[in-house]
Amino acid sequence: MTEKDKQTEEKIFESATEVFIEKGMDGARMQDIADHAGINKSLLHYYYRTKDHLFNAVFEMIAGQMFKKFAPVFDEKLSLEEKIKFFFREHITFMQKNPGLPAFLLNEINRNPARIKKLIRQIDVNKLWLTLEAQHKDELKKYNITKQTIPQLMSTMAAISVFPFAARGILEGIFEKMDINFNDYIEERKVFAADFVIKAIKNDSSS
Amino acid sequence: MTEKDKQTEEKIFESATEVFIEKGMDGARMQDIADHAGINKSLLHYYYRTKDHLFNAVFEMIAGQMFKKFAPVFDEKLSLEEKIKFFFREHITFMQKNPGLPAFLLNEINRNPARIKKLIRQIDVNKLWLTLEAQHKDELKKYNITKQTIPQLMSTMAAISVFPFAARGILEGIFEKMDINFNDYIEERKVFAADFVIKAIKNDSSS
DNA sequence: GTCTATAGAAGGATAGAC
DNA sequence: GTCTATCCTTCTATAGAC
Repeated sequence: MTEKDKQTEEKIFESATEVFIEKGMDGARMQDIADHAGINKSLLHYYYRTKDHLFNAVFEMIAGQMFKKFAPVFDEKLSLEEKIKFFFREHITFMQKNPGLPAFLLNEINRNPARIKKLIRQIDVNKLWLTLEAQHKDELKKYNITKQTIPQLMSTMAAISVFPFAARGILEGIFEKMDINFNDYIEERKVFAADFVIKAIKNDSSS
Repeated sequence: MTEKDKQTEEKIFESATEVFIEKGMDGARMQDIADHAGINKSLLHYYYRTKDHLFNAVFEMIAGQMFKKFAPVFDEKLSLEEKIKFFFREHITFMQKNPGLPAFLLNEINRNPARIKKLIRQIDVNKLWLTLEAQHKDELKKYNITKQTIPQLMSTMAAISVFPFAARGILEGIFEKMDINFNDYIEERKVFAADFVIKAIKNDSSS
């Protein structure tokens, strides 16, 4: 009984996740989700009451997964350069396995910014900076990285990592004529991205 | 008569552009567009037959505008470094004036990749590379930029430029607690981005 | 060209039987 | 917990008057 409940609820959640990622909140149909889960439409409402409830559950799960991937950067006992390499390798590999997430998140966030801000408020940004500073005091000084330059640097790293997946359609269109395979490009990017950022910050110290 | 036609058709197109950017194809309602244009819903169908036609017209215009901003990079008689500075300054300034475009485009492209691929096929990517090579042969060699590394480099530049606008909701959420203003961050980024890329490619030559 | 009225279909949500 | 049947609203699209 409770076992079967769990199965159905999970099946609904998984189906909803797939459909919402593919079609977005506005484009997704409750019928699609029910069909995908192989159950009746009414059951969706039985478990999640409204489409909005169901969507929110899915959205929070996905946003959480995405942000969790940033956490190790503040934990791992690695040098700053190693952390940059670690970040790109892990984050890009994660998106490789979930290529629909970036575009889904960016779109839904834009459609309803309040939703993500609620989640972000739970993060203690200041504490993260203090952690980073404590762990890498010398390196940060060496590379001329300060609390003031962190936003530009971090958003640049996120951009380099996330953008190819968000703009996949454009890139594939361009790569078509150059005989470049998107997957090869992504594989290459794990190393390229880290090298690029490290070269940029290294050079900063000599300026 | 023909004057009034033009006025109405233009008013519809402009209203559709605004509404589609804000709500997306799936979220936009023909009624919203009609209200926004101060006309009757039937007129939308009179001029554009279906919602799909209207959307396509808007989409192609916006995609065209966005890509046009890349063109000067291949025309202007500037050094490679100056071109990089020029690109970021111009592209970011354009998005500053049209902050909704990046998210709109990325989303709709993802929702229907075929739409953008049709437009991209009209671009002669190979010719662009030859132009660049002819104009900057020495600099490309000096910076170790080849036809093979161009995709990673160009997509990185696009990423750095576009991502902040596509992820605006997230960034604003984070910046909230750091007392950073999004507009200040963007203004700063015009220079930061160019410096960052130039430092990265400069350092490459010494490796 | 522009409007009113309405067709026709689709979608979210609920009632009620089992 | 799960299904069928159905309500009610919303939305695109068209017919037809002016």
